[in-house]
Amino acid sequence: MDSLGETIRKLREDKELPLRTVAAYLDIDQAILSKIERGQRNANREQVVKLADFFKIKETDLLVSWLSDKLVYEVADEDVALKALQVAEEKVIYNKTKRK
Amino acid sequence: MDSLGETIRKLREDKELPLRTVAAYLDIDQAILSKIERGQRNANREQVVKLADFFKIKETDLLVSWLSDKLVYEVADEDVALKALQVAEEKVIYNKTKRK
DNA sequence: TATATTTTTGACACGAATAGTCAAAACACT
DNA sequence: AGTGTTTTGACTATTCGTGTCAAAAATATA
Repeated sequence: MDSLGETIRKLREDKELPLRTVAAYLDIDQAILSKIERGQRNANREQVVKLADFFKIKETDLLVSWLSDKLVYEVADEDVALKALQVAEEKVIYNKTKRK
Repeated sequence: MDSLGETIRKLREDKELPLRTVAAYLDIDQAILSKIERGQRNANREQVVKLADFFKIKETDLLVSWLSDKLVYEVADEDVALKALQVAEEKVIYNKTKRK
């Protein structure tokens, strides 16, 4: 249930690595990584993939964490948030069968 | 299960109104409304509210349609789309109880 | 306490995406 | 052919995502 930021911060602290090291691997400034870990900035897809690679964890797990964060952000402060998510699910399922 | 665009196009055609009329109410160019109806452009929240008002339908219904469209768009071509939506639901529910 | 290291913050730059206007082309109907 | 409607695409303005940089704050260490 953790956000992407919380997840990667834990991973990094477990290994006692400074932001600098991971940021270098992602080829971004450590300031950005700091913000990503605290949920102030969004990572992009490429960075998520690199993070999974760096920490040797399943890429899809991290992608789910990242995507769901974005979705939550998108529906935030909408009363109809839950309903919209449920309808979106139906639409995705529908599209999957329908796709030519 | 209709998209927002399909919904409002049907409503407009039922009343046999030209794009011009509805676009004027929304205070946008009819070209944009044409694109919104065909899913080439996204409406913004304010426009959705106005559309519900114009067609005298429940605002929340149209908001759900609009938001879920945006969500579907956001997860499109991700293998983990469904999983992410489900996790997002859990997070929204979790946040709701947790919110101070 | 002093110093070194790490993290956080905020101002700034820049390119890409978004949101709109406008006019011409395409379409539909008599 | 003529009228009204819709679609298309070129163009512009504004917003937003993505990043740098340097200073401030926090943390660790001597």
